[in-house]
Amino acid sequence: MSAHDRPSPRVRFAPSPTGFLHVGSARTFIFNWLYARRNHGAMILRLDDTDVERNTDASVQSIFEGLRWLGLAWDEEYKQSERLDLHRAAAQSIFEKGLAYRDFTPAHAAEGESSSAQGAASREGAWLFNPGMRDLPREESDRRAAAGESFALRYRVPRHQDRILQFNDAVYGLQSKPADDVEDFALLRSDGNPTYHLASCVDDADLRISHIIRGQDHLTNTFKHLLIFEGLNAPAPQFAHLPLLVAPDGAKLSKRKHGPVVSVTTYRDAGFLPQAFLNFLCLLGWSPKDDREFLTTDEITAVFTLDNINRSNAVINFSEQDPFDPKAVHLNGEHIRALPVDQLAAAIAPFLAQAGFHPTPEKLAAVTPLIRERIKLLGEAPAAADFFFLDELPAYDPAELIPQISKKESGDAALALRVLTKAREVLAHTPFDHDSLDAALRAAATDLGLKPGPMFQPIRVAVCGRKNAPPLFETMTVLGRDTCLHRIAQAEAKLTTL
RNA sequence: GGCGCUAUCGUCUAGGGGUUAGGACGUGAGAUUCUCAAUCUUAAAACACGGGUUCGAUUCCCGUUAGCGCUACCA
Repeated sequence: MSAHDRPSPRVRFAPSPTGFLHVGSARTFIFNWLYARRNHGAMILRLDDTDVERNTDASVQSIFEGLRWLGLAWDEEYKQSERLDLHRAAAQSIFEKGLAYRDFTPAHAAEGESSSAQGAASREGAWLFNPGMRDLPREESDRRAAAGESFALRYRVPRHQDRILQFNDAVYGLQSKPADDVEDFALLRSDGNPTYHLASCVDDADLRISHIIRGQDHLTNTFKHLLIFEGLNAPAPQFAHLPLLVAPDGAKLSKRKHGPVVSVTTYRDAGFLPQAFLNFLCLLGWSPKDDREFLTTDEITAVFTLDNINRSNAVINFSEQDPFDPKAVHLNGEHIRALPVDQLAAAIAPFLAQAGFHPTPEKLAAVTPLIRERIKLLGEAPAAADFFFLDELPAYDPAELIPQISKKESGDAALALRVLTKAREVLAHTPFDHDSLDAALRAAATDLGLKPGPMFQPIRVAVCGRKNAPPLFETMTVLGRDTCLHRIAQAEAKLTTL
């Protein structure tokens, strides 16, 4: 098959701006983007903003903010609300073909009455349509419309028993359903505005979307969409439905129920790298089928196919204690370690700034390699590196300075003091580079009859203010002699008052 | 209620008529090490249930159950 037989695909991401950018939406966007890139097609962003009641500007901003952070560009952009004329014209055309009818039943009034009123004659399928309205003669319909009576426009779903609707979903396979099981859904609301189904299909047809890749919650709706495309005389695109992302309780993610963890910006603000977040999201419902899990965006693009997508919902694992899926955090740690130091430094800088630290580029470049293996989220950087930037160490328990000599034997304050005093003497004239410090301090330990461990612990606590920190010699090198000597002297003072 | 989709370790997944059912995260143990981390080794941990088909089903078919989705003049 030549390139001419296969026009390049056009895919779209069509969020409705009724909230922030949701992780599930982000994944849908990513899968569309991957498909477009993989197949050299076009990625289209369309804001499906037909629900005037619920749309907000803040939401539009949040969506753009989230997508910008992901760093995946799109090629074309549209706003559904600017295409209303097209939708209404399409509705008119479907109506003229006799494929739709006016339903004058007042909105929200149709609720309970049909079931009891119709009796046995209507089968139990009264929900399918409103028989009185579906069969209303055209003249009467026109007269009532002309008189200003408001109506919704409904699709006249074919009712011959043998009419089967079907399509081949790229993920779920052949889907088919008797048209008889599809209700006469609305195309136009009584205020004249298009419904989601109409607007979406009209735009998909007009924008010549070739592949609709979207959440599985639309799988059943697709039968309606097939009917609309048919009414539009447009070929139906290829469909690919994605398994849903759900919360640990199995329910679909909602802000009200699950809080800010469903928003993309929460991940950004906690210090996820966009490529790590993307890596994680792709692994939910898709797999490269080999045992790789750490993948760059390019690597994913290279092997991404629709038929490697699963059919069952994926749980995104989080809790109050652990707001992020442990696997997402782990992958982020891997991506952090994979990043060149200068890029990591640049990524960390804003998080340090937020904590009030504004190191020089040189110092930042020196500190970054010391913490890169110790953080899994960029947001952990300030806490991991504070002592590099603080003039005065935060208060710590002087007891921390007392070294553990062996598993069961603990030293005392006198020992700690001897260590620190010795260290201060040695450090006063040792060159501040890794190897010199290493040699000098180990020799000092031998002098005191100590193993390296018990020797280094008091120094580490004195210099960093805590027991757990990056390797000692590198740390001291970055801190410099003056700071180290000063902090050791302070520690000695703490010990004498103990 | 109707219609539809789904079902492998706690979670994400690979696999597929005959396998020690593989990997990853997390958890436990160990190694390494100046602490922590990183790294390496290792352990525990799964085919929802019931019927078929078959010499043989976790795998194919049917049913049950469970979960989810749709069933709006929301998207």
